[in-house]
Amino acid sequence: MRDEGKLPEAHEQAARFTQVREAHKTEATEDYVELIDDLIRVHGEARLVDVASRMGVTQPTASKTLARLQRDGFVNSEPYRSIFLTDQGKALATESRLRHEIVFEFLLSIGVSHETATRDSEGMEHHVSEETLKVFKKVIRQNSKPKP
Amino acid sequence: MRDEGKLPEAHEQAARFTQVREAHKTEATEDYVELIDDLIRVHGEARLVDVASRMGVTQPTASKTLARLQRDGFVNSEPYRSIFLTDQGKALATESRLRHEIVFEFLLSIGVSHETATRDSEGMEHHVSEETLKVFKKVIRQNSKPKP
DNA sequence: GTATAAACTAAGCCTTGGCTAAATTATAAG
DNA sequence: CTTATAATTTAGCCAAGGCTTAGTTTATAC
Ligand SMILES: [Mn+2]
Ligand SMILES: [Mn+2]
Ligand SMILES: [Mn+2]
Ligand SMILES: [Mn+2]
Repeated sequence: MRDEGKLPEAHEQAARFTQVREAHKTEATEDYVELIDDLIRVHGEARLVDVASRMGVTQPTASKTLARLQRDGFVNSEPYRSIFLTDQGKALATESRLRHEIVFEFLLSIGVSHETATRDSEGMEHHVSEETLKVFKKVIRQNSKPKP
Repeated sequence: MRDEGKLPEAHEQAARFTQVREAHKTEATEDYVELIDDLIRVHGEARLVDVASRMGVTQPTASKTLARLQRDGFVNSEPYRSIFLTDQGKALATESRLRHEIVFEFLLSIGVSHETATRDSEGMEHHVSEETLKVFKKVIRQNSKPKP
């Protein structure tokens, strides 16, 4: 017995969990810059009160997170003023939104409801590699063409 | 201009982020019980040293996490002895493995490479709702049948 | 223009989940 | 049976990301 071979190599398995942990580290940053970018587009500015309410956290929590983002060079703001994205922040926002949209559209295209696609894509987006993203794009194309 | 309507309702958006945060809370638990179950199947027992090396963390980190899992009723173990799953832990392991396998098989079935499917599914699995899972299963079935 | 309300910051607390270094226990070798 | 090695625990540190409560600043209303 002792079906060895069922388990992957330890260091490979470890590498995968490490990669997931890495993704989680950048997750808050991606969600925040994406939201800030949206707020600026639609409202002309991003206020803490809106960031907090849309992220589903209290204002002090949003404030502290934004301090981290500022420390790491993604946003800029002066006390009691609204929040701006740095170039680095804008770049990440653009990249994140694109990836998020692809995951969302992909879920729709395979038959997931709008509501569920909206919900699931918010978490999935951070764990989809470039390779998988490419496949997603292909599937979106294929599922939208066939309408003769 | 001012394309209002572009932003979802604040409370709905907040609910989505809250849901992702909820998923992250159970993520460690799911990955640990699934791994422990695998180790018991293949090696006959689950030792801390193996859990740690396969999770990609140090032994003290694994030890502390397992103490939490024990506190929450998912595992049992006596000092310096190997780790056992409670009924609750076994149930969660089974459920988690099933979901993980579906996500993995789904990625394969749409054309993602074995290596990438292995990596991406480790993170994605925790953010896939029941509805999406159902769609995944359907796609797996459809993509495996057509071979006449 | 001043009073009230809203937005924001400050301070302090908590849990999770990482780490290292040192002590303890169990196992293996000789 | 004793000793060396391996496994595990303990203690203590840290950062992220949550929270509440209280103070400060800005904006609004009158
Ligand atoms: Mn997200
Ligand atoms: Mn995640
Ligand atoms: Mn899993
Ligand atoms: Mn996982």
